[in-house]
Amino acid sequence: MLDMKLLRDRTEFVRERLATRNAGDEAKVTEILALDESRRSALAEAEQLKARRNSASKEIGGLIGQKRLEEAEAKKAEVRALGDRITELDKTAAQSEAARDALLLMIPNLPHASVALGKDAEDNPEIRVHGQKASFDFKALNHVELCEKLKLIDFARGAKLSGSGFLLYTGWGARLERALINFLLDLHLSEHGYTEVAPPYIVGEHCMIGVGQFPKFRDQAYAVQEGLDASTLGKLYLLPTAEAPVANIHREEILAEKQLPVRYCAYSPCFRAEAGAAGLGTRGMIRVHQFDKVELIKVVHPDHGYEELEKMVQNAETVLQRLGLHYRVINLCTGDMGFASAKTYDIEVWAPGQGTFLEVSSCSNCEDYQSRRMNLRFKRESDGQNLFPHLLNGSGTALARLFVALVETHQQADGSVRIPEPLRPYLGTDVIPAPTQPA
RNA sequence: GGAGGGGUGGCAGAGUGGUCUAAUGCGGCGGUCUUGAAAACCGCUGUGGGCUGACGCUCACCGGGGGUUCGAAUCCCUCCCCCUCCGCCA
Repeated sequence: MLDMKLLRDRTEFVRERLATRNAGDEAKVTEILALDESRRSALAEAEQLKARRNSASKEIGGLIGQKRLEEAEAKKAEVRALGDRITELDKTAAQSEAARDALLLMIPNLPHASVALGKDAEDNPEIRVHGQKASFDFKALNHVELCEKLKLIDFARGAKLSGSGFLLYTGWGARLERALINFLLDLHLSEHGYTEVAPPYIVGEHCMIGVGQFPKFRDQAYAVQEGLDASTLGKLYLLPTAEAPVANIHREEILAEKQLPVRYCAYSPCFRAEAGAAGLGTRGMIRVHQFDKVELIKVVHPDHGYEELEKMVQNAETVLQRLGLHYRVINLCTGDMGFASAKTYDIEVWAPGQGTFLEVSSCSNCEDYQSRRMNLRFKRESDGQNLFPHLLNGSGTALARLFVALVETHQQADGSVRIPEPLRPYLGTDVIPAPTQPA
């Protein structure tokens, strides 16, 4: 969430920055400030009264000690009235604070000054391109055709098991998925300096609030219920991304400055309800309810947030380079950026069979927006101050779409799929063989 | 699922209604002593909020929330978490 002090001291700046998102959030600022003012005035009065009550109570204790009971009783009656007023003021302050915070949680992060102004994805500037579109001297297939011919994925039975949007990987397909996961993890651990973590796949609501998924995007999550106990529904959720648990690892902690930067890498499946999303219900792997992802998370000193973001994007790009894939990096404009992010790079990989670029990674610096929400701080060594670190997250990368780009790009005239050299040790083959008999 | 025990500062651990401004120990930081170090001794050592130009003043926090009381770490209610044993189980 945003810093309340910033909202008070630089109100116009906050309004202007919010307005660049074109989401109308700047309109809520006035109400937040009013609630904050109400909170503070009630608090100031309540605390004065509490100070008086505290000293009076001490006197009462003294009087009782000296057996001056009548005086003590008189004093008690006097202080009792204070208590009622304090209760009232405390209530006002608490209500104002709760209302203020509820609004504050719905306000997105401020876009960084370097982010291009824009309305939607049309306005996202392209930062760089790597490689070029694959060309084929035979009739290239799309991933659905390839997966069916090579029996990598059984779309029909996936749907039979869990409905549309769920995949059943089979044979070489299942092995390829597993090989990719291991390849990605090993790459980031051994070459990019991340520490592997394996988080729970079901997380508490507070984790979802911490990273900014909730309260705004509650409708996109799968809620879990324990057995038949309906009262447990809404306490735990299937994770939409490993960011939810991993970014929260140090929530409510005060880290030592020398512990920074913290770099975590985690594999997890990701579950997304995708309520109302376009493209779901069609066959294929582009948009599904469950997909695998290797996620990168960093907790860094605010001075290094943006250089660490650049490194993170490069870490994700390395994946695509090693796999011989064509991609481009774009910078999300103010209107297209995610809720918690101050600056986001998307990496889109070329999928020849689709004839489009597919988003396989999104790397964001959320600055102190999430660390405020989860009250994660570090102690600055020079003066002992507790500061909010920058929290970064990035896909390194998402797997289903990577799978698509991989098989579509490296398909061969004979119907087989050539495996890029770095992946071969993981898959145990140079090539996913063409079917021996026509499907 | 059943029974029991617990949650207090960085850690350990006292405190069961009023100098708790939380004992004591350990750790950490600073100092004295020393050529240096150790030991010893002395001092300091949590978080957040509000008010203030500032020195500073003040409020809250003993797992979370609520209550009783002039006054709560302490009593009551409720939720969460941890531990032990039993049952079931990959």
